[in-house]
This record gives sequence, structure tokens and C-alpha cells, in this order.
Amino acid sequence: MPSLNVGDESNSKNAGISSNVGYLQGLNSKQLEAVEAVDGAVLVLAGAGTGKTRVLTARLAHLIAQKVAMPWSILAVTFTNKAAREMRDRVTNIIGPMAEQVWLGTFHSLGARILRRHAELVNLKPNFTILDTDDQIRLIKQIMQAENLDEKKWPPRVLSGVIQRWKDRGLTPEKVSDDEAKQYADVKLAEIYSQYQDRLSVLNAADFGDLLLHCLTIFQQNPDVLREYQRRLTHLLVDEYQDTNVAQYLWLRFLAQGRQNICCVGDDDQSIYGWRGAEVGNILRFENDFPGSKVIRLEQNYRSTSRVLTAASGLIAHNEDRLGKTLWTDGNDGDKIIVRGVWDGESEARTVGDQVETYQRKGVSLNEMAILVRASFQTREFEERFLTLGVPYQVIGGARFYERMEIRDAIAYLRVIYQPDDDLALERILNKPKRGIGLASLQSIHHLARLESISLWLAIAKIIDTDELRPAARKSLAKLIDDFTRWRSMLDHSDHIELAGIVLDESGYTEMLLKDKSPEAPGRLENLKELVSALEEFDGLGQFLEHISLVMENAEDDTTEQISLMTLHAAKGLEFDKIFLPGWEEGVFPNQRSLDESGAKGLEEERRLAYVGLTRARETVEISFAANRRVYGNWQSSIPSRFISEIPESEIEQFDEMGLSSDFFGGTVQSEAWGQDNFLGQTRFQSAEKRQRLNVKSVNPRDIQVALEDRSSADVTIDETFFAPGDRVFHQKFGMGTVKRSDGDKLEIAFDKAGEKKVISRFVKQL
DNA sequence: TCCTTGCGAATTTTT
DNA sequence: TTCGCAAGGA
Repeated sequence: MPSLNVGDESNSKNAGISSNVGYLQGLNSKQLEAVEAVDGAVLVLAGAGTGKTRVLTARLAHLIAQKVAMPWSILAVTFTNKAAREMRDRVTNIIGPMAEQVWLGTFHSLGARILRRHAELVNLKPNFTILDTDDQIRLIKQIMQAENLDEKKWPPRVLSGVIQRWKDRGLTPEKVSDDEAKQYADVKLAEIYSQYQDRLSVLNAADFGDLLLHCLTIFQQNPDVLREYQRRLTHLLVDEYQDTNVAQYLWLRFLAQGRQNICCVGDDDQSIYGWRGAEVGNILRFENDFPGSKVIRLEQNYRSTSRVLTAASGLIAHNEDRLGKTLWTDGNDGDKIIVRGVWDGESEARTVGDQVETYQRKGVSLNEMAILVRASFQTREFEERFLTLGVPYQVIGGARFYERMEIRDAIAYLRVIYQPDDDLALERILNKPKRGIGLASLQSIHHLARLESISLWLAIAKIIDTDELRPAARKSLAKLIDDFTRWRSMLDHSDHIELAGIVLDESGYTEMLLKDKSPEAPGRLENLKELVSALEEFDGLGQFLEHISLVMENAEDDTTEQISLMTLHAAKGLEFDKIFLPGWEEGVFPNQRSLDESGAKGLEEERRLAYVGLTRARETVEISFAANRRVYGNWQSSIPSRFISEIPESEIEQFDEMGLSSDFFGGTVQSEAWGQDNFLGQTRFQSAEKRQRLNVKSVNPRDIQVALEDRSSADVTIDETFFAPGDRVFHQKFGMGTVKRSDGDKLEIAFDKAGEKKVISRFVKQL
């Protein structure tokens, strides 16, 4: 039994505990150390596949089981609802229902919880609405329109993004520095931010960033409130610390001040959300932030083969900004990483598809295979291929249930019932179904609302008493207000499930869909039914609305076996036997835009993304790159990703599609691009100018195909030449060489000067 | 009010 | 190329 060093454990060694110590069994010494270091600040650097989740849950259970802390005095924070749920389930399994008492959730859900308690301190009511990204953008758009700003020049999405980044950094409108605002001088963005916040207050709404930002304001301006939390929450536990942004960091600091009983778990090598405001610096600086803190490294990997680990370690070693870890395993060597060069995207999809079927025949379940891409559009080619092959697949992270139009409409109705000042929701359904309230009416209402700084709801209530609108519109609005008032009054005495049905019927929304003859309409009605049944899981409307604004997730279909397609980002935290990593080409991965916008930092993050990809694999990794890719309709030739050459060559087995690895046209664009060798030979970065030059010259592979055919028919004699090992040959670019092996028209030649290459017979002359 | 047309943009997205 | 949005016409 582990020893304890905290005050009130005198009677902790009772019967219940000893039967619980099972959670410590099977932990390695480092893991055990991380679980038992319950005093002071601890940073657990948990490499990929080193049992991070196990440690986290064991530690949480340990705190409670050993009575180091009471469940309600522990704050455990994750980034995703999934992670929170998983932790809750696992801890409940160990220590039982006491786990319910732990403050466990995502940063945002815990932030919302705190904020609802003290909403009035930041000019909100406790029932404030949580806006999603869509709402935010619409709100920004409205402000811009009022300010007469050009939406073409400053897309609302972009401005909303800048404001979000400010919030990520803990900046309220007053705190945005002039320097900062000057970057967007044209648009008085700081002013828009300020107006945006004012609007949110009027709407009694908060966006995701506010859930934390308002907490910071509250903590700062109300020391007594902060002290209350500090006293109550004695032990903090943070998952995925490398992904925290400044606001989250400050939030944690406020709460951890004093006792400094904080345990952060993370992996600097898996920090891939910098573009969203995450600061790798938080984890890199941990020891400075919490002097005297303990750093524990988990380096024994229980997931991958040693080859996969060597490859991943070799790659990530190219990054400078890291704390450094060396993953090891006492498992098998495993297979080498397969790297395939293919002609184009279609060929890539075909090759991967074939490979998937081969594995399937060998008895590998589709559930154990995944294709991880850099950007979501890359899944398309694979989807098409799997459709032709009849291989079941699922795309993770696609369109979500709660984002569908009809669902959002229905939710908008519920939102207005629950919280009348929710303008965005009200506006969404004001004329849906059609109520004869057109643009003109809406503008009058907006005008009044802005003039008096009141919500649309109040503005409508006012305007129907005037003669400003057409009688028809006025009547229609009056009815709507009546309806909503009636529905709202039903909230108290009838249940929300029934209410939802009534609202959808009485508002005419169901009828509208019934009359709709479009092919989508029946599906939409189905979805609404599903929504109503989803309501059953909640105790009340408020709880439901909180859930859907914070937990917009997909229902997973795990009934049939299927291969998974997803982005590398979505793959973090998952693992599969067989991993496919297509599209490893400069510009695609590392992503060009990331390099352009964030330079060396961007490159490092891309590399971490590659590292995440590799370390998802239990058994095998197959990387591929295409020589030609279609980008927005035109063909571009591409060169293999530098990341390929950063993987130790000893861990790689390379296959190139016929003709690619050779000097294809002896001296044309391609040979410059990937000419000197098979692709692995290319170790140095291509200069930006060179890439530029290459991209400018885009080539349609069909044209090349034609060129190829022309050549081969013209050079029949050469084509028919038979090459045998030992033959001396001459190549335009590589010079003299000796044939080592021949396979059809594919030759392996040892060139006197240029080394060993694979080339196609038609490009060499027999001597 | 609805449909057409044309323009421009086009990574990653835990909440 | 393709999608989504906004403006303009019937």
C-alpha cells in the first residue's frame, strides 16, 4: 500500500480501500510515480501510447480512494467531452458513484458551470445562451453591416477568427493593445470586438471563448469569489496540457494559486492546435511556472512496434522546440514503414484500396485500419474508391447531426422559448415557416432594437403597438409573440418533450416540411423525430440546450465493420493496427499555407502532426505520395514531403510506381522536381523559389500519358530491347551504368557516378 | 418571393 | 473544379 503524506488520512486504511488498490496493479514504475505524486505541481510528459489515460484515471481514483482529497474538491479538466466521459466512466468503475462528485469536464463545460453561478458579475443572466461558431459569424456580420464595412475585404469569418484568438489569449476588448489593433487598422477591429461583446450582453449570450474569459474577469475582479474556488478545489488534474491556450492557462493558474496541487499531463510532441491558440509554450515553461515542480516522463510505449517508434522518433527529432523524450518498447521489431510513390491521387486511392482488401483477406478487421489525411477534402478520392470496391467506410468528423438545417431551426425555437433575448435564434425562425415577414419588416425591427439597445424580442413587442409595419406583418408578429409566450408558460407545468412536439406543430414547421416536395424533406422530418427523442435523455430544456451547445457530436455507428477516414487532427488519441498516410507531398503535407503563415513554427507543428500520424499505428504504417495532383481543377506536379526523408532510411521500404523513380523526361520539369534519385534521395528542402517555379508549370498527366505513348510508339526498337543483368547502358542524365536487375521494362541500374536507381528501360540505351 | 447567375475562395476545428 | 453566397431579374 502506498504511503500517504496528506493530513486527514488517519482512518483511510479501511476495508473499502484495500479492495480498490487494484487500480495500481500493472502500472510501471514511472506510471506509479505519476499516480502517487499527489503533492505539489507535477508535469507528466506522456509520450504517445504510454498509458496516459490509465495514469490519469488511476491518479484520480487514488486521490479519492486514499482520501487525499474529497471528490468534490478535485477539478479534472479535459478538452473533449469524449475524454471527460471516458475518465468519468473509468473512475466510476474503480471507486463507484463517488466519482459523480468530482468536478470533471471540459474547460468549456466547467467554465460554463462557474459562469452560470456568477453570471450577473459580468452582466449576464444565469440562463444565458451559448453561441456556436455560426451564430458568432452572423452576429459579426450584422455589426459589420451596421458599420458599413466591406464584407468582401474583411470576411466576417476572418474577423470572428481574430476575435476568437484574442479571447484565446485572455484579451478583453480593453486589453487589446493598440499595436494589435493596428494590424487591422482599416476595420477598427478592436471597436467591432467591443460592440460584439455589447451585443452578446444584450442577447444574454456567451460564445465559447467567453466561457473562460468571463471566468477570468470574475476571478480578477472578485477576489472573494476566487478564494472560494481556491479553497474548495484542492487538487487539479489537467489532460492534454500541451493544447491549452493562454486563457485556459490563466484560468488554471487562478485556481491553482496557493496550494499548487496541480498535475498536468501532456506531450509537447503532440501539440497540433497552435493555429487555434494553443501554446506549446505552456508545457515547455511548466517548470518555471511552478517552481519546485516534478517532471515525470512516461516513455515506455505499449502500442506500436519498435520500427514504428524508431521512425517516429527519428522524424520528431528534427524539431527544436521540445522537451525531449525517447519512446521505447519491449515488443516486436515489426515491419518497416512502407513508402509508396504513385502517379496521381487516383492511383493512390487504388493502391490503398487494394492493400486494404489484401489485409481484409488476411483476416484484419476493417475496424483496425484507418486512413489519416492532412485536410478533409482528401478523403474524397478514397471514399469514391471504397464505394466502387464496396468496402464499408466511415468518415469521422463529417457533418454533424446538430448542424443540420432543420435541427438548428428546431433548436432555435426552443432557444427562444427558454431565453427570449436570443436574437440569433429568433431571427433564424422569424420567417420560417413563411409568415410574410420580409426583409423590410426585419430591418425596421433591427433598427428599433439597435436604437434602444434592446433585444429583437422586445423590439417586436414594441413595434406591433405602432403602425410602422404593414398590418399583415404586424398581425403575424403579434401571433408569434403570443405563441411564444404561451409555449414559454407551458415550460413550468408540462414536460419539454411534449412541448417540443407542440411547438413544431403549432408553429407550422412540421406542416412546412410535409408540404415540401423536395427529396430531402422526409429525411428532415425523420431527423426532427430523432431530435425529440433525444430530448428524453434530459431533465429539462435548459439542460438539453446546454448539452447541445457544448456537445455537438456525432452518433457513432459501430454496428458494421468499417475502415475509418479522418484528418490527422481527428486521429489524436486513437490507435489502429494498420495506418495509411496518403498525400505526403510538399505543399499538401507539410501544408503550404501553414508554412507561409507560420514559418518555422508552422513546420514544426506540421511535423508533430506527422508524428501523431505515425504513432497511431500498432503494427504497420504505409505512407504514399503522388507525383501529380489535381488542385482546384488544375494539375500540378508535386515532390515528396520532406518528412519522408526525415524518417531514418533504415526503417523504410520503398515502392515506386513504375516509371516514377527514374528520370522521367530527362531534363524537363519533372526531372528537376524529383529527378536526381528515387524519392528518398531527396533530403534537402526544395527552395521556395524552386517550388514556385514548379507549381507555376502545371502539367496534366493525361498530356504526359499522350507524350509517353508517342514516345514509345516512335521508339519501338528501344522498347523491345531486352535488358539482362550485367548489360552496360547509357542514361541521358545519369550516364553510364550496369543493369543489376530487370523486371519487364523496369530496371535497376547501378550507375557509375549516380549510384543505384530504378529506371524504365525506354530511357536508357543499350551499348 | 423565388430562382438564376456570377464571383471568389478553397487547412486543420476538441468546445 | 466545386461550393456557397449575394445580388439581380421574373
